[in-house]
Amino acid sequence: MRVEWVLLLAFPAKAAKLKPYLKKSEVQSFPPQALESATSRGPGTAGREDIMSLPFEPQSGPVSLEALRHSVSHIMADAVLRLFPEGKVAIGPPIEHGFYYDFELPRPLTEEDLPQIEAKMTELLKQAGEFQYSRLSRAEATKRLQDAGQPYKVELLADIPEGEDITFYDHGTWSDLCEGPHVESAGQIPKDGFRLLSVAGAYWRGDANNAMLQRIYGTAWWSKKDLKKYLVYLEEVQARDHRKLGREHDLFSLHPKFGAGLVFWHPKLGHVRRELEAWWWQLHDQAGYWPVYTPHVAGEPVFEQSGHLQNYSEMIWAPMDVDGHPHRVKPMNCPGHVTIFNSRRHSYRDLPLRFAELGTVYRYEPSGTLHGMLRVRGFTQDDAHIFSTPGQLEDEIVGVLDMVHTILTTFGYQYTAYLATRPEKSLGSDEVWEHAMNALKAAAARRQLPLQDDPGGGVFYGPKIDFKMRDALGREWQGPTVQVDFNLPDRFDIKFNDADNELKRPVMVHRALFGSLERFVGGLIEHFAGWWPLWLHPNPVVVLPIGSDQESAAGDYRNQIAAAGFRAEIRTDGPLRKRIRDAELEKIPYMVVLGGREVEQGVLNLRVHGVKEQRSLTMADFLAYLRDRRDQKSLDY
RNA sequence: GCUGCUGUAGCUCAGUGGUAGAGCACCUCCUUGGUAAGGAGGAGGUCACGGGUUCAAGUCCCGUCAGCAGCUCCA
Repeated sequence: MRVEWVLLLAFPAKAAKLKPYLKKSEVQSFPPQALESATSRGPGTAGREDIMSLPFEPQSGPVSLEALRHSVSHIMADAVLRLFPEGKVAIGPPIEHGFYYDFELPRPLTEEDLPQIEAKMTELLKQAGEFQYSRLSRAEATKRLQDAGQPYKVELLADIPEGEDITFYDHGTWSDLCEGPHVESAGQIPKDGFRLLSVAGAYWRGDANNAMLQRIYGTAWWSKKDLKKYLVYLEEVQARDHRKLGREHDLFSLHPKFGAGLVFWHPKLGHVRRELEAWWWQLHDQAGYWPVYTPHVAGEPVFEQSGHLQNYSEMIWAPMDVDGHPHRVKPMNCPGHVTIFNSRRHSYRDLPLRFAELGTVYRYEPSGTLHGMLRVRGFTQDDAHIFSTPGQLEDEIVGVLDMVHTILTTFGYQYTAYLATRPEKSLGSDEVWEHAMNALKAAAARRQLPLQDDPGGGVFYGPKIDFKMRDALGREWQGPTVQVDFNLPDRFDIKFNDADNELKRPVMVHRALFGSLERFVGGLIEHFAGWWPLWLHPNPVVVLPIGSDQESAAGDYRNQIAAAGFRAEIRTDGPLRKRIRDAELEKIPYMVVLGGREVEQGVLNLRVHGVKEQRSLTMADFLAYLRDRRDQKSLDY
């Protein structure tokens, strides 16, 4: 296992120099022994170090950044109403990294309007003066807002409960019903620290039945430098957009002729997926899951029995007629798994039974929500269902937590777990909820996994733990989930014969680790941005013979690399400089250069992606190095 | 689904009512190059689709589809 690393370690890949995004103090403590490796490796993929430190929220101003952003949103509203005096204002809060304000305006805004609004804001900043706070009686406030012709504000005011303070914040000639807090004076707002970013529609009060207002998003910081840093961060986010990378690196495509929201996995991403799936099955074999395969289509009665048709009919693809009976493409794998369970009588000795399937499902997502690979209409869930006795539940959940940890840390994701408790509308007795909640909590405690609260966030059929993961850019993604289900066991009347010869109801657990392969891999594209770890990399090695004299030797080298299980491609198109450049742009980790010298000495010249210096080494050392990196699932090259 | 914007070559984009363009990619030839772009030539388009206005539509209008920014939704 120990190889001659010394030479190789002299040129760590670019990614290895990067600091992990999260500070140690912010990092999960679960399980402690795994923490060190997960954080010290970092996501292994980054671009620039300053970007990796985002999102940053410097608190260097006289008041909080939130107050600054809130104040800038007022200035913006003031500016917009000066340009559109008949406009109506709704709400304008600070949000993460910025703010927005909602308006009803006589004409639709476009992004071309933003510079003009910004110019007006700059002008207003000079005259705005103090931010004055005042408390008004309800009658005074109502009159003020009615006189101003601001019906949305009047509505907001009416919703403030009796007894609570009604406050206004004024600057210059602007007066706004608002809780604050704000900056003390406009002079505290840096005139080159804000930027308007986009316009979009937004429903009044977030309700799709209400009027659609126009929302302007902006960002604000205490200095031009911070603003710049944030804008660079936004550029990096754009550059990593999986749709853009998907085109540039030939990873996937979508085709309206086949249908919106249906993903085509191209060869390179197909390789990534196959490697992921192979590993996934390996983990599931180790954890005692059985593979199952269930039909993609089922007669409607199946989904009536499961309840999906009644509760989610608008999300299920339209029925197709088969021999006069309506059938549906499956939106879920669980009915199939339950059907397998129910196909024979089970003893308590059979339990727990763990069924796993990479099950492709179709859901009719609204057209406006489709988004590359991240929100689609056909996707493959890495689905599993565990049928256990109530007493086994806790152990089973611990098993899932371990798999979650293995998977997320392997990719360098930080994660947070949320315990979603009973919602108002829900099924099941207090006792079963209590039992399931306790099992979830106890399992988390056994793994020292801190649980954040998500009160009422459970599904109607049972409580769950959801995982949010943080990627290389510090963005949060919806991650794995483990859910206890009290509904399907009843609906399908599943039973096992217990030791006392009584028929009892098993507990059913749904869990997904990737969630959907499409979404997870789409996220990986953005997380790794082309820097796939070696074990997943579709093009890990290119062999570059310098001249045609080395071409036959190149074939030889390539075959040795391929025999070791790594894809390797020989490229002879054009001068070496061009081929090096192409390989660098494609983020190919290892460039094996062969000239007369190398062939003569039986060595190869290795250039690692992002590292200008090269080294000579033997094929045996190179392959040992590759195998080690692959087997460790290293995030660095 | 809703509001707004967009749809021109494989990609990125120019083209403001009068004969469809550029760069990259691709193909052919030349070049055999020692670590981030060697040179020349060529091919490639039903200007998303359907309808309308006009002597004339990539360009103006309407509709459909798809994409984009959000909103709502996501068992």
